[in-house]
Order: sequence, then C-alpha cells, then structure tokens
Amino acid sequence: MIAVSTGKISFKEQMLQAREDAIIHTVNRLLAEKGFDAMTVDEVAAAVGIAKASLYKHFPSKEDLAAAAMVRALERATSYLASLSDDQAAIDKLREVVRWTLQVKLAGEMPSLPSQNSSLRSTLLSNRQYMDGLMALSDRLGGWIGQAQEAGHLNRHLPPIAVLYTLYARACDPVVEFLKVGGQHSDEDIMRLVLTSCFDGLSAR
Amino acid sequence: MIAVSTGKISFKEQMLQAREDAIIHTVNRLLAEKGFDAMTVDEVAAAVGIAKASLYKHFPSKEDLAAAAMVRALERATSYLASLSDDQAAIDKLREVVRWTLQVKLAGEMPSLPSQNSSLRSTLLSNRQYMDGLMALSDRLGGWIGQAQEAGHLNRHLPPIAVLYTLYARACDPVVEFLKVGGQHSDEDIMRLVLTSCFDGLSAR
DNA sequence: GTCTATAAATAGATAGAC
DNA sequence: GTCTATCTATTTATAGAC
Repeated sequence: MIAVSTGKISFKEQMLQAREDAIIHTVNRLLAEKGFDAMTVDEVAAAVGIAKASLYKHFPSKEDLAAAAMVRALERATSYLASLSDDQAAIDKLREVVRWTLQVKLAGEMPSLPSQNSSLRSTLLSNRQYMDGLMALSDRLGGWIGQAQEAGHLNRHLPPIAVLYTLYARACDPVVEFLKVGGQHSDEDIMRLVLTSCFDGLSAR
Repeated sequence: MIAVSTGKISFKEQMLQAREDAIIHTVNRLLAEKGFDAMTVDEVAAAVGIAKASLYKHFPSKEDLAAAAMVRALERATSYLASLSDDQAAIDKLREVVRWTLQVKLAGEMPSLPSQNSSLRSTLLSNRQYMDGLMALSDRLGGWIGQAQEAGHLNRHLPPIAVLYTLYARACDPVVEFLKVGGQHSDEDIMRLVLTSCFDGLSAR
C-alpha cells in the first residue's frame, strides 16, 4: 500500500496526527513546568482530555511521551537554525540561538529532563528520531562554533565540544528562573544578563 | 538542666550525633549520585544499615533528610570560605570558590536538589539552619562580588545578584557531567574549562 | 481507538513490640 | 531508639467492553 491513500484514510490520519500533536504539546508544557518526575501520566491525559488508556495507545510509556516532546523541541530548534541568514557571522548566529533558547525558556515552553534518570536515558538513546535530531543540531552548531573560532570570535582554547555543551546548558540554566522569580528584571533584561555572562564572562573586559 | 551533663548522657549524645552524621553523609552521597526524586528512604536506611522506622525517629520526612544534607553542605562551603586568606583579591577568592565547588562536584559529593519540588522547597524555606546558612554564605560572597566590581575585576554592568546566582549555578552545571562522561578530559581540565567559560566567557578576549 | 475499572508495583510514613 | 510488619497513597500500566 505504498503511495496509495484515500481521502478517508488521510482524514483519519490527520485526526490522529492532530491528537498526537495535542498530546505532545501538553507534555512539552508539563515538562517545562514541573519536570519529568513530577509530571504524571494521569495529568497528561486529563489535560489533553482523553482517558489514560487512550494515551497509552499512542505512546507505550511515560518515557516515550517525554521522548516525543524532546523530538518536537529539537525540530523547533532546527527550524529556528534554518531561519538564520547565512550572511551573519557564525558568532552572531550562536548568540541568536542562545537568545532564542532563553526566550523559549522564559515563555515556559522549554522542556527539560533529568540527566540522571536511567530508564529515560535508555529510551532516548534508542529513539532514532531523537538521536538523529540531536546529531543534526549538534553538527550544525558545531560547524558554527568552528567558524567562530577560526574567525577569532570564540575563544580558541576551548574545545568545541565544551562550547557546545555550554550552549546546550542554557536550556536548563537555573539562573533564568532565579532571576525571574526575583521579579527585579524584565525578560529582556534576563536575556541580556545571561547572554553577557555566557559570551563575555563574569570578569570585566 | 543548662550546662549540666553527665558522662553517660554525653556519650549517648555522641552516639546519636555519630549516627546522624552517618545518615547525613549517606544522604549527601545519594543526592549527589541520583538526585532527590530518585533517592528513596528505603535506600538511605539500607545504606546506613538501620531500619527505615529508625531513620524516621531522627528525621521526620524525606524532605528533612535532604534539608539536613544541604545544611551540612552549606557548612562545608562556609568553612572553605573561612579558609581563604584575606590577602587575596576578591576576584581570586571567587575563582577559588568556584574551583572548590567543581572539585566537590567532580568528587561526586555535591548534593543537588530539584528547584521545582514544592514540598521540598517549603521545607527548606522553613528550615532556619538552612536559611541562615544560605544567607551567611550569600552575604559573604556578595561582599566579595561588590569588592571585585569596585576593583574593576568583575563586570560592573552585571547586578551582583546575577553574579551570585551564576556562581551558585556552577554547583549543578551539567557541563561538568557531560565532559566527565565524555572521558576526553581530566578533572583538572574540566575545572579549567568551566572556570574559563564562567569568568572569561566563550568569546575570544 | 476510546472508555471504565483495575492490576501491579513502588515509596513515604507509621503501629506496636522489645 | 531500634526493629518487623503494615498501612496508605500514588503512579505506571493494562484488561476488556464497546
């Protein structure tokens, strides 16, 4: 049945896809709000408005729910990367990526997972979509990091992998939440502060 | 019964204290290893070698166990701060503090708690020892941050509170773990890299 | 595929004897 | 205070009707 589809089947598939989109959106929000451990499957089902058993027809486990949300997040990130003009210097694109990350985070839409959870970890490692998405993202960022180092814009003494990890870490930087709950700074302020400390460091220049 | 103690009572109290020390040490290790959510009270009791019910005679809840470990960690930090010479420049003391933090972390002895957990959060907020210790530590670091800014060593455009949070965040920086599991860098390398990106930033100088 | 109802397992906390 | 045994609540996951 390759390349054959009736309108009815397509419609059904669209409905299915739409529901899964809603599920993933809810999971994404809950992962951003309370994290993987505090998020319960009952909660997800209730928020989506379907029975828990129905949820398990779409995703075989809680870990797979989280994985689907992470795949979606990676797609959003990759999509944003593609929107950046090739005319910009690599260092500027990297700054823009971090800014975008902080924006998503401040909007409460950045899912974050505990790096210690082993069952979650193995699910992610065996998820091809996730691993491929992560590799694609890392390759692209890695390329820009190399370019920025060659151009003398990024510290050449830092291994590219360390730079990459440091950029990724902005997606779960607790400084953002701390400053936000402090209430003394606007979102724009927070982004500026974190961007400054990330790229320029704490020391005076 | 103030300032009165028999040898017997003192001995009993010493035994009690020793046991609680062992409990706190175990909790500290487990919090560093697997985090608060993954740590179970059964596990703590088994590791200490006592029954779970006995554990609950010492600490009324899992949250209080974690709080006790955090108080201990704050004491260790404060003790380290006190060991730093007043002759050093404030900026150097701050660098040393971060280096010490990374060392403890790399040794697998830095407990870290989820900032989202609300029951844990309220337990910590109502724990006087914890709050006092945190305040004392923050005051001291805050003083050094101010001095370093006045001396022109720290970026004056960053609010001291943002600097403080950024320093605290090194205690739960995932970059450290990522680089460590990568296996390509020694602990000394990792400390150098994280210290560089923290104080000097990713951008070239 | 969606539902209700329930299984199965886990974990925080406690009762009561000693 | 320490123990064994148990309670209670929660949560992941599934059975089975429709």
